[in-house]
Amino acid sequence: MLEQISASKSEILDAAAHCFMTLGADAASIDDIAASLGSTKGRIYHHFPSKGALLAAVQLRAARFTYGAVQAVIDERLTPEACLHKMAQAHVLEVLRSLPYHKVILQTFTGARGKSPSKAAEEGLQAQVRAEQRQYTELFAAQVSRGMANGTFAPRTLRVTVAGLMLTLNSPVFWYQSGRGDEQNFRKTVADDLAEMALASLRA
Amino acid sequence: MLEQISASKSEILDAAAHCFMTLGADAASIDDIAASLGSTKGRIYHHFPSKGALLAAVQLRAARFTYGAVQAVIDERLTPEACLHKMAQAHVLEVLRSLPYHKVILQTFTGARGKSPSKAAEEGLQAQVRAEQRQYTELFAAQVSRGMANGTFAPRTLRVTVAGLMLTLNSPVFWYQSGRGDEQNFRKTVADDLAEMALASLRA
DNA sequence: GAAGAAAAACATACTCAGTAGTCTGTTTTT
DNA sequence: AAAAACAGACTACTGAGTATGTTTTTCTTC
Repeated sequence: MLEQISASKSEILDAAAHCFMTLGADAASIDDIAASLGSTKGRIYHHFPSKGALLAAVQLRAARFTYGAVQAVIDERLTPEACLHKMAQAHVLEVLRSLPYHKVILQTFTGARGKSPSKAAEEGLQAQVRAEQRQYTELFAAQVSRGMANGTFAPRTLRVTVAGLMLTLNSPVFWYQSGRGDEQNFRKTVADDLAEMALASLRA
Repeated sequence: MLEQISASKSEILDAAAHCFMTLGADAASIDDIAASLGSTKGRIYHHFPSKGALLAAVQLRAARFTYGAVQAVIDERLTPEACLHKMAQAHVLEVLRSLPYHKVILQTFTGARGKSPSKAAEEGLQAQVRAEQRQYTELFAAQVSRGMANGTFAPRTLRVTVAGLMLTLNSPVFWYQSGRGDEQNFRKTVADDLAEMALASLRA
């Protein structure tokens, strides 16, 4: 699970995430990524067998970033409400920290799978990405479900509710731009606002 | 504003929206769209000067679909809460009706503008798309703002709040699949659930 | 309302740029 | 010395856009 990643590989992933974010996962070429590293294709293809594999690696890392950050604050002894609030804050802050990775996730999360006959290997990778993503949202679904049974949350379609919840928490991915002074404070504000909105949307 | 669109042009837009949705706006080729129409490139390039223009046309239509549906139910005499509720329902129902168009919007809404030096014409079209989209969200922002001043909504960062709101209302774009029996009822349920969630997320 | 001209609505066959992936060197580390 | 980590040149293919031909519609004019 914890596949140790070399420094060079990690650097490539960062560059790839950044290019995929700014240019789009399809439009960004391997040469673009290599150029942004001051390198050439050779370096990338030495570490990743194909562009699809590279993309999948970026997506997996995105999922694991948030998974790690959120799992660390889960405490079953808390009420579902309190627990979800901490999870929501942690999620938003982590998304803002590793923004490029999550922008890539959103791009390929629209259900638009290309048309490439994608070598079975790629198909497997994409399946793994989806599996880990679902596993992650399960963390939230569990608390929501607990809260609904509890009576603190309004009884609604679980799938619809959780989907809406995750979208709210991921909304900065669509508009957040780093580089404006006062980063730290603004991020905290955004995390608090969204966490409160998300919780409020659930309450009965 | 109301640029009359011919039947053939409209048919092309539908096919384009469908292809962009299933294959992704980048991966879908003009030939793909033509093939799905039982035609060839010639037909498409006769009506649209470029792929970018076609894409922009799809996006503009998406914005106008929802704009028309929502504007029709706005009634300033209602409380911000009641008005927003009706707007939210109308928005979701319209999104579900013209789903392919809105999937395309989301795909290109991640801020990933390609790298093409895009002839100034395309740049202008994209600007127009963004303008009409912003104009549309203004309809919602106005009511939210009214409600915050009113005291019925919690005082939060307006931009963040509205962004989260729109995302919640657009969430079906990510997971809704048509073709399961009981369409009408399910759509109504989704619209009601999301409208209530959205409103709940705003209340003080 | 028929004949013919003009324009619109396509089809077909090309060009050409960009890009994923490969193959063979060359350098650096172990 | 051997293996890992790259660079650079090359191939094969896809896909946007074009240029020209062909069909259909529309618009006249008798």
